[in-house]
Amino acid sequence: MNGIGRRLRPVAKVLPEDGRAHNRSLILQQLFHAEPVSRADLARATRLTRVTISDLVASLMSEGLVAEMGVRSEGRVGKPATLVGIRPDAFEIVAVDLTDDASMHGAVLDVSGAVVHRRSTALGGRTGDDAVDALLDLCRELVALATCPVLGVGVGSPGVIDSDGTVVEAPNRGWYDVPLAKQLAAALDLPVHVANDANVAVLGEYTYGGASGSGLLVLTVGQGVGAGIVLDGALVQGHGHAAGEIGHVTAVDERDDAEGMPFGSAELCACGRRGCLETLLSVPALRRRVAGLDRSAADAALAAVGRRLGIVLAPVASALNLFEVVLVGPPDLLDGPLRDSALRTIQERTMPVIGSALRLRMTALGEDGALSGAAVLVLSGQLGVS
Amino acid sequence: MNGIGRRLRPVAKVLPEDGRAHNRSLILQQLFHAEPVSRADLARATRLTRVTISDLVASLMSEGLVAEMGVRSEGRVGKPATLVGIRPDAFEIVAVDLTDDASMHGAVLDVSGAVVHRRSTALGGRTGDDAVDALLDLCRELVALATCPVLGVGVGSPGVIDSDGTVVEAPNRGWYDVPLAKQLAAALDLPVHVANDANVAVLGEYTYGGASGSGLLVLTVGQGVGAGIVLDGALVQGHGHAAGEIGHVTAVDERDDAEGMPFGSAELCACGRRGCLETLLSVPALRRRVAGLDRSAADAALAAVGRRLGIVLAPVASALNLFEVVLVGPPDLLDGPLRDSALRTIQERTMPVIGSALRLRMTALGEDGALSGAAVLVLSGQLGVS
DNA sequence: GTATGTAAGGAAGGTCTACTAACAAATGTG
DNA sequence: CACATTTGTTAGTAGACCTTCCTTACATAC
Repeated sequence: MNGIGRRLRPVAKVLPEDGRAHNRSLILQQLFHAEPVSRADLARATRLTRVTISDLVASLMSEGLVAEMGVRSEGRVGKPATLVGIRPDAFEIVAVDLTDDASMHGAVLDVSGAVVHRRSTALGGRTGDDAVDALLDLCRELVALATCPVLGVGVGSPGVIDSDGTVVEAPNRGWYDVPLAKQLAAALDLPVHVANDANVAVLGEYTYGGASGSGLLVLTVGQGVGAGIVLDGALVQGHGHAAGEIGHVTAVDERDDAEGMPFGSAELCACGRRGCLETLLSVPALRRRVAGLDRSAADAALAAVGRRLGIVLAPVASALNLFEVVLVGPPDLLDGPLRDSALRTIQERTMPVIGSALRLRMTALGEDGALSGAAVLVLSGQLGVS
Repeated sequence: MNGIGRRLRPVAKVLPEDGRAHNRSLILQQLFHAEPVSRADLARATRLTRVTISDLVASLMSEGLVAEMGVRSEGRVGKPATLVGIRPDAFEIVAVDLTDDASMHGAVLDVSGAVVHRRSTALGGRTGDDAVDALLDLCRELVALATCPVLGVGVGSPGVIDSDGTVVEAPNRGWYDVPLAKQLAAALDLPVHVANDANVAVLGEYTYGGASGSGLLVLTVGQGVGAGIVLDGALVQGHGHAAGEIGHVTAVDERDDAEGMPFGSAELCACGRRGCLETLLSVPALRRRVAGLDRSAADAALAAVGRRLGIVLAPVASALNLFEVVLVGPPDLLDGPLRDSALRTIQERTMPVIGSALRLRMTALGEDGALSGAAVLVLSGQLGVS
């Protein structure tokens, strides 16, 4: 059992320098999650020797990423440890969230993932190249705001996006086969990482949301519904980079209509089909559904949607043995009868090993989840840290 | 983009020798799938230099795994290439399939994955330690039959099995927290790999079934129903090593009963709940359902089960952007109206990017799929080949 | 037949990576 | 105060892959 990620079919050669890069990431990973730590601690944690750790730390220090941060105060026997950590002013990260159809939300984040500056731009109906230009302007503005070197730019966008950051299709922005990461990187002269907004959300949750292990699904509920999945420590890409596109699974059958379900009917969806999950669970759909209802009627309507969600998620939770499902969206709609009902439904419809272990909670990251996730995209891409 | 499997959080150190082991696997992988190949071809394929390839091939030859297999005949300019390949008599593999409740099926397979010898043992109701002893005897018998060195022993067993080959729980065998791989390895003095039978099946399909890419789900239909999933080149383990346990997802609601569906009712399942997929789709359930029906009625019944299967699989196919779903089980039941209906249902219930690209077919491996998969377990564990 | 170009494979030497062994520095403990 | 303990460094070693150069063996053009 070596340290190289176990793949069924090894894909590319590994040079000693790749190993070193990996070990470097290992150190950064430690420092990223547990700040004040000595070289000897790192050696114990990584099982590399102290000599190798010193060497790697020295190169990280010469790059300006890491610095010595004083001496350990606790009185223990032996020579006192000199602590090292990631420099708080080593870099900043520019992150942009394109989930919203009306405007683009950007931010500058510091090393710890906290938002330092915010800027937004109204999209004003711009699509295609115009939207790219607007995004580029926003990025330039944010880069200019940074007071430390910018590690990179992370973008979360709706649509199908491949691993190179090319937007295969994002109908709402009018992007088809747009090499967005490449274009932005060339224009900004910075590393740029682009990924699907739901995938970005799951990255943020995985890194900053206190997710304790693998088997995490994040469901983002906004204009549409999307999902991102982390399994066995890796983001699920899918065969056509479309993993997580769960908004257009049928969740209401024609038949359900006749049963007097509390749904109007299997509603027509923007995608042209009927009864998609998105016709129930998107924020506009939910608002429409509860509009004008009194509290208990609204709760019942939300619980009914939760049940439909649970029915859709139960097979996924079973097949993947998920540990945790996290909801991102308006708490007033999601965090109540809808969530309770969804969890209950999943538990009813899966075997106990799956369902009873499963947790279903709201995101711990609030509004900035997408921005944090876009930052993780950069951290993970540039430093191998998450 | 280095060759080390991209994980979000790097886990263990990588030494130069780990890189070499990885590159060694890379060569074996090439030889495994495209037999007669020159060192120069390997260099081009792996992007390692010819020097390094020669060095690695030399050590593989000294281990007896690889041998020179003559000279390339096709007339091309330049010095003729000396071909190298995996020695057909380099090793054999012992594989055991424990899916069947009545008896254990074992085999000796050669390098190419073909069955050379077969042996079975009736289980005769033995469980717990007795079942382990019977398995051990079968393994000993098979090892004795091998005429080449035995690379290792692979076992596919029902139940929840962790990555060390410890059976967490396998109720049908009476195994709870049995370190099966460890016990067998100690008794046989050979490398032993144990995994869930559905996971073994997906490995077999991935390697020998002509699966062209990632995003593969194999559904095994026998006494029970299970699934194994390969995503992005890796087997999905799940948070509690229970990924693929899809047999006990609810597939029939109480309500469906009242609708005059062609199902008796949400039947009671062995797991104590009602309406599990297994109560529809297991071989006994299917046989019971079609017993005594004429052709068109039987077809309708099978199509109805297929529809229910499609409803369960649609969310999974969407969430994971699956490329292919493969059915393992009796073709007379599965490969007809059931399969057609399931595929149609999935396509109806997912967006076109997902559904229209998805393929749903029967396994290409027939009866020996599980044995081939157990062999892949050994190949992948010992040589990094699949 | 001879010269030329191309490709395969091997040998020599260099760089990089991480290891082991040994040591100096700084502290707590008996 | 002597000694054990822990930290971090220095020096030397083994391994892994690279670049460069060489020989061998063939096809093709003249």
